[in-house]
Amino acid sequence: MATTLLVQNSFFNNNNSNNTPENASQKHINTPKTRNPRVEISSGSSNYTRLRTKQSKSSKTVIEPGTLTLTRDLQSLVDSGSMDDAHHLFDKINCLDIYIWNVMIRGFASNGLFREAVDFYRRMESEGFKADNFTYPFVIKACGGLLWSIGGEMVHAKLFKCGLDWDVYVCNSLIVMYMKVGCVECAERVFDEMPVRDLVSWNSMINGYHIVGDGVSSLMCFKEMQKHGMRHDRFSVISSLGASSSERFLKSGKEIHCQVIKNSLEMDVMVQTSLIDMYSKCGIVDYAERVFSRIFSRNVVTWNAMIGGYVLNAHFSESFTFLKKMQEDDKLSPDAITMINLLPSCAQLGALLEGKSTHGYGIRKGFLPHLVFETSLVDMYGRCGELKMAECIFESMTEKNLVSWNAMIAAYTQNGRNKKALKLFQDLWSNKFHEPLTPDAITFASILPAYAEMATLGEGRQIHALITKLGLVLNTCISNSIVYMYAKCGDLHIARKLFHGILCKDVISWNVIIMAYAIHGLAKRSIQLFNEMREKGINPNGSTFVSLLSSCSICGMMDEGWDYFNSMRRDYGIEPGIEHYGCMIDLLGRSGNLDQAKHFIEEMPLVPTAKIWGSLLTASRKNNDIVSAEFAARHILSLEHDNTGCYVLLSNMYAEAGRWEDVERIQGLMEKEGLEKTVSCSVVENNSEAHRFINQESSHNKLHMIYNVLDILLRKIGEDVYVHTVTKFRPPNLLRKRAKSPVNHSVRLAISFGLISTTVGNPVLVRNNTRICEDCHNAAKKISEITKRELIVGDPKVFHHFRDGYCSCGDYW
DNA sequence: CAGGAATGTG
Repeated sequence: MATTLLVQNSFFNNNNSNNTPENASQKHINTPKTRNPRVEISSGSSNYTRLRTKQSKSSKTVIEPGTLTLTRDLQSLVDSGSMDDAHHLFDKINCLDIYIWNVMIRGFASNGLFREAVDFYRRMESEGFKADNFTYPFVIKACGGLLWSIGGEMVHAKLFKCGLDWDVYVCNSLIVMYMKVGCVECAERVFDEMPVRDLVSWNSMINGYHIVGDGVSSLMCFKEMQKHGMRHDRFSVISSLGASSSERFLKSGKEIHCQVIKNSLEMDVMVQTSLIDMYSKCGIVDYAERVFSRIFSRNVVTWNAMIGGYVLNAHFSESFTFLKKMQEDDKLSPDAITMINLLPSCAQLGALLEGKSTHGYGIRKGFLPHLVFETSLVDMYGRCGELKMAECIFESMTEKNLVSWNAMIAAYTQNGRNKKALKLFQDLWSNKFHEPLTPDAITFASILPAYAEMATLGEGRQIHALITKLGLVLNTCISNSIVYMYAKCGDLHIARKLFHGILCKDVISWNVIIMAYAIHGLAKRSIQLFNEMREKGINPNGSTFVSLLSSCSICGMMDEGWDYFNSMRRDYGIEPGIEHYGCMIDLLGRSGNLDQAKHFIEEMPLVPTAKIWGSLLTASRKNNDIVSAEFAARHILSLEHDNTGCYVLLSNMYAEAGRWEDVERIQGLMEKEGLEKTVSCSVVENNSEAHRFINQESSHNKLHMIYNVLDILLRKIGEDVYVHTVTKFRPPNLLRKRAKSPVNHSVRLAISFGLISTTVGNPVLVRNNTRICEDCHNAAKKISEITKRELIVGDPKVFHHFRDGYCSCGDYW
């Protein structure tokens, strides 16, 4: 791995000595200065100009303390960011005054050393100096930087005492601080009560609303400002463009673009960058390109915005083209944000190699550790199926936020590692290892698929309640996942009810409900819903057809299946993907035509995956065709040599055919691979308590009664002689198999327990982690008949509804 | 005898 990462990739040139980001940003600094110095003074950009003003060389051996020279030296140290040196010099000064203290506090605050700024302020006060109107803006900024709202409020309270609560600079700092800590009302109060408001006050409000995520108020404030006769500047425009982007308000974005032109701000590179971002986020990448093409001096940020725009609008290959252009045309080196922008492209294209070279480039350039970069890497590796790498990065991260956790949880669920996902989700809650984090919509969207696969109905209800409590149920994406979860947990009724309750149904809502009926074996309803969806004017997408074709294959609806398969390209312009072909192979397998299925695999334009061969394997098993099964298994194992299910299925087939030497051979192979057969487990709930059973269960507290019930049931359905007929021909070394006879399979135990612990009239719901075996399927049918109870048994793929001696699956699964 | 607040790409 390490070697792959360190391989120089053609995407990144880092030969040119002149293309460092440092040089790039200096180029950018020079631009505003040369253009019009006077305008720049009134509209700011002090950060940069300050850096380049008076570079009088400071010598630390200053002779006369307390003189003007000393103060100047201190200032230039502070301005160049050398706070350590400044601190040393400060300690040497004998006659301190408020001015010198202010220089130090400003130095800390503007260099991001907020803690130190506050400490210095405290020290100053304790030494008897009184803070003045210059001190407070720095201190308030430091409180904001620390997100320390209590400190900010304390300072605010002091201002009234010393009568500085009206100072424009002080109030502006308060607005920024309150917005930063998220206290919009406090910021609004300060703004409303200011006797005099200047441009900065308005701009701070506009930007403040934007950073708290209230783009609407930000844009309203921008308009309000003009009504008050206040002329906007580049700061106002940049912030309100940001607000337009985050709200995806193309119209207001365009209006601001007009203002930009009217006020001759269109040559400002920051404004141009904001415009690119706005147009990209509003989905008009051509406009963004047009703005981009007119920029004379582009910097890394501009390029990043453009590359990010391409990625956002799914122009993945353009994003890489622009990476090259950026390096060749403008001799600029990509920075960490370029990488972060590119990683989703790698993920979407499944371009693992590019992903790895992006990672490698980040390592070589020293961009790591970097919270966002690492999180994007976790996401990329997760999506590319490189779970180990994702895990490795996540675990090594020194700092993690909710987004990082979400990315790792999603990586697990996307790669079918549901147990790990659930474990991580639990760790997120228990704040043993980190600051408490409250899951958000993305967390739930990521974890719900794992709940769908693993949870009991009761656990499903719990997570649903939690989502409701956090006020996230109105989120369509989450509602969709909840509907699917209930269906997968066995409660189709609730799933349907919740589906109808979704206010803004999107195409995914429909896909989910169609799939819900599919897994419960109700294809007619699936098709009905598909028609209903079209009547409502919702355009189906590829996933809709996965749901629909699954439904047809689960229920064995041959003709309908082929009709939909042919129609998707012809009527909807949707090219069948690998999943669609998979459904069709299931369908062919069901009809028993294995040759046709094999032919179909050979003919299809996509490279068959292990899953495709898995469909053929299942079909071979159902049709008792060992030769086809071996053929499919060879393909599966060449792609996934650790596919436990494949070994087990083949071994079972050999066992049924009495080919014991082959059974042993497979067992040997599994041992060599270090694989163990999945322990079958059946879960049934009673009083919201999950009761888990394994084959030959021996630890349940009502074990005796359950076995008695099972005995009675088996006698009634005439299976009590079964044990001897099956096992008597087995060779001695496989006699231990005897214990594994289906009579004591977990499903039967769960059903028995379910029957005695639930009210008559309610169905018995059992969830299985493996497919139900044929013997148990037969037994369940008979049990449903003699007990007159509905039994619902879910396996990883479908739900069997046993009623009156029949199963909804039509005996094919 | 100086000094202060707000901005673009993740």
